[in-house]
Amino acid sequence: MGRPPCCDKIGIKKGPWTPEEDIILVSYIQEHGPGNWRSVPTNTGYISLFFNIFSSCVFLFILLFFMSPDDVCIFGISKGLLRCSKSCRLRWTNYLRPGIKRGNFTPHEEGMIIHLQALLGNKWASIASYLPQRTDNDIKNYWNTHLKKKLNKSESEERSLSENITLQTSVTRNTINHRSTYASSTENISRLLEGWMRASPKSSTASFLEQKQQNRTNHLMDHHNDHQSQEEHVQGSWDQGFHVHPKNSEENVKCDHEVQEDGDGDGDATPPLTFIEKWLLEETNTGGQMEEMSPLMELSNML
DNA sequence: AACCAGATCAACCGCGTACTA
DNA sequence: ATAGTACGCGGTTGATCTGGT
Repeated sequence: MGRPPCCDKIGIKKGPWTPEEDIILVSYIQEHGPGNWRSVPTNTGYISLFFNIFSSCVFLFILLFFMSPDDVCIFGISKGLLRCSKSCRLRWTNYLRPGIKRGNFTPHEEGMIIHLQALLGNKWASIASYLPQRTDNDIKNYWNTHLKKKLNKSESEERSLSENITLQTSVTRNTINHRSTYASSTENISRLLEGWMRASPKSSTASFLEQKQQNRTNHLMDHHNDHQSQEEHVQGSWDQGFHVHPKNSEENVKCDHEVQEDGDGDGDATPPLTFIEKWLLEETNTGGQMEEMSPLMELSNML
């Protein structure tokens, strides 16, 4: 019953990874793809054997040239990675995965982290999904070592401002909680932030959101005469630019109505913008520089 | 040069959830 | 249905680096 153990706890190596272990892991993933981490420690035995032969010809020269003797242990391994699957996954996602950008967070990235942390809390994996080049671990470390201190410092200096931010964050979190199903979809919010990621925040984001709203209106008008159910109606409109899980569509309908009641209340069938959409649209319309757009951004601007 | 304290960050740990036999 | 495991996540640790004395 159940799955077999992931790995034998005895003989598992801990601590920093060696370059050789990295190469073995990368070789395995190149062949099998990421995932199925349980099989990595056992299957890499063959890779390791291959590595021992191959490295004596090529990698030996390369590694010896670039690395210190302490880092290189070419002939020492012949039984695969003595690492648990967890450690392999972590090493891959946090260090070896292609496209990872390390160090030197830009002011833009810093601003995004501050914003998203205020919106989502310490959901580092979610925050990292908006910064594809950064790992959740990196963002978490950067927050704990840099941003938290800066924010605390600013808090003592600008207490009244922080109270406003706290209030806004609280409101934001409540709103997010109401729409947790949608907000938790990183794909959806990535699309929302698409415009913001571009070089010209105002024009691109504003046009992006305006276009989306127009699409919604057009789509709703197309469907208006079809006498579809309200659930299908909202589902269809969201499908213009967003993915909503079918099983959660009912909740989204409810939340949309809640937002609508708080909005203009004109009774139009057009679904209202979400909180984040409103926030982004408001930002793009109220000023050219996003640093000037909200109390949260003002704070990040002070840093 | 030696020591110390603070900063940094890679890696580990524990927990909750998803999955499978 | 249930037990047991894999996976993913956030919090924490500890080794290493860096700057000051």
